[in-house]
Amino acid sequence: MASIKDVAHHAGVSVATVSRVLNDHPSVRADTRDRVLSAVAELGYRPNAVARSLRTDQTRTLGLVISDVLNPFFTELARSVEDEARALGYSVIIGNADERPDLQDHHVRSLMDRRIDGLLVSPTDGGSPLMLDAARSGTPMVFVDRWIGGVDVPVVRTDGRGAVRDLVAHLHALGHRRLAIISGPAATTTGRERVQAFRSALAEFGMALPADHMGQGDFQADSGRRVTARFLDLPEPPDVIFATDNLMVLGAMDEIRARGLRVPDDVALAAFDDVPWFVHTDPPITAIAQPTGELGRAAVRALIDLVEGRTAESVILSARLVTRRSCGEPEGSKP
Amino acid sequence: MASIKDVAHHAGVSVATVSRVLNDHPSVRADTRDRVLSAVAELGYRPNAVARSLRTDQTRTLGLVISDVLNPFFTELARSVEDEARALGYSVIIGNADERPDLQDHHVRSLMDRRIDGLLVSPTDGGSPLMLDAARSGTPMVFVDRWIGGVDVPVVRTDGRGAVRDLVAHLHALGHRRLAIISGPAATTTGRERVQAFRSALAEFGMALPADHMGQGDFQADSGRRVTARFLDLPEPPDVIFATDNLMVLGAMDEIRARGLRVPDDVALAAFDDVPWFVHTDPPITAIAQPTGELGRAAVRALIDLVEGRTAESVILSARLVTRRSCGEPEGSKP
DNA sequence: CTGAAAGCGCTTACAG
DNA sequence: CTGAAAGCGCTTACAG
Repeated sequence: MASIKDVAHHAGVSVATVSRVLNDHPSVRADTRDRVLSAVAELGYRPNAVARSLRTDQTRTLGLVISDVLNPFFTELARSVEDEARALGYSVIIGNADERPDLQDHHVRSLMDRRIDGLLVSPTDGGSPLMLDAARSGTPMVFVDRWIGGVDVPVVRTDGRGAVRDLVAHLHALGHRRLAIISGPAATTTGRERVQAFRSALAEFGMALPADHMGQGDFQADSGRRVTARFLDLPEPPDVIFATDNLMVLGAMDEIRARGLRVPDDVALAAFDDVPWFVHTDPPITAIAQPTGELGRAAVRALIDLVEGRTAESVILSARLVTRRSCGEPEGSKP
Repeated sequence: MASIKDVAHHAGVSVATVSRVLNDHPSVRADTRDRVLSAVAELGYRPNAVARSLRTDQTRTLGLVISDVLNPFFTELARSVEDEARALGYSVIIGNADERPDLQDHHVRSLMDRRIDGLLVSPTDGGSPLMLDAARSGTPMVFVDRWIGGVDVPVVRTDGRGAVRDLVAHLHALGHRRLAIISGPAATTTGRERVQAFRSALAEFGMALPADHMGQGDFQADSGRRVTARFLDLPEPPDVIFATDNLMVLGAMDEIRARGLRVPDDVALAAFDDVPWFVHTDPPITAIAQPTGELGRAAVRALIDLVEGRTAESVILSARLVTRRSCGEPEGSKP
């Protein structure tokens, strides 16, 4: 692979001049510039980004550590992050933590070893020592979707409270009174917040959330199924199961089907996070939709502000309820 | 951030010795080694991977360029690629081409600028000059899923012919005679091969594939919907629509629903690629399942063989038919 | 067993 | 406007 030296030699100039041309430095004579450019073209020269990074101490790369790539919410988030980053001249390296704190640490470490310019993370847990260190080390960092308290890191997330309240109102209006929830890990903010929002909304409508109507999931399909089985084994099973992510609702549906029960006649179903195929399930699933694309883009903008020495503010967007037929509503209000 | 010099100073040794300890070089006295290690711990030192890469000319990083991250098939592929690479001591940087040749080129270029050790690609098109150059430049490269002819690059892919034949047999047995197909881009191997396999199987069962029963899609949901609309507008619409990927079948379903028609009573539906939620659609969708995880792992192993100077063979795995109810089969054969 | 030195491919102050 | 030189943080052949 041709190096800058080869180009310099080929064009009859010094490597400094080649570098200047490559970096659009103004003080290069037009004909020198042309000579360098044709040498570049002729040799098919491409600057070595590794060497450049070592010298300039910037990689123009962002790290993104997400909890689970297979979760369509995070896939979409990753996609919007990459799009916005690219538009702003950055690349992104994605690390998939698979909801495992140890893997998350692995990725954070590996990304920092590569000297990424900034780190976007949606933490799997409450914050490992490594993550906390990273947050305090001065590496530009932004939390997206989920966050960790006690560190000075901007957070870009969705406030689902309004939408959860709308969901509860919708369920109440349909006559449901025994509502159950499958929560995410208590170590995550989204795991806790969604339950809190649900509980407050229930209270507002004069309903309670007894302990046996709360099931601890881990944001993966299997846990949705397990918790649902427990709910359905209750002497008085709930009217509605609200799964707090799009994977657990799948597990819930599996269990309901396996027992030969029907949605919504036997149990109604709703989910946090909306995904394209919720329209195609039987029945279509009522869900709370996050502005995922905007979440990713806002997070990237905040992170790049930090990277480039500006200040960054936290951003809170709102979710909205998309009613379909899984809670018993008559056909009509399409998304 | 502490550098190797700081560690050397702290431990009272030369940077060469620190480097040796870090790289497990045998000829370091145990006590020297201990001293270095405690300096490393004390300073929280982490080697700069950028500097190391520049020096050793290897990044221990693989590039993966896929056609569409939002397509669950590719998401799963990316995940298995990352898992296997990590197990073998490599990181991976994913580039999402979004089915756009220009974006694909952008990622290939960017990845090569970063001097990744090897490139895994599932080409969006027939091969841009850049892609061809890359393939010939000596950068270790492996095609996965889709491939480009005329270059000496191992291919790790699925042969779907047997499964497509099984699908056609299944459809024929159910009494379907007018079968239609929504193909992918003709510039991709999977776009062409799936149609060929379908046509051969039809011939075997004495059925034809008239031009108006072939629709050109682009592997995205919208195109599935558009082609399905055309099929349904035919004076004699097909009995079955076979969408050659999991996104286009979604579009097909949308169009069928929008017209108030029912699957499989009015039109049957089948797809290439199986995804978890096909079990939950109404009705569950009959699909051809690829061994996606194994595909990704085999591709990584082949690529790393090349990277580490060994030879690599192409690998061909087989797909299998998973029958569900979307083609009219009575309940029974679950996946 | 350990150190001094060269060098990977760049960028950039400093001269001229 | 251009070049010579230093230096980013490492690794590694070469001495000793």
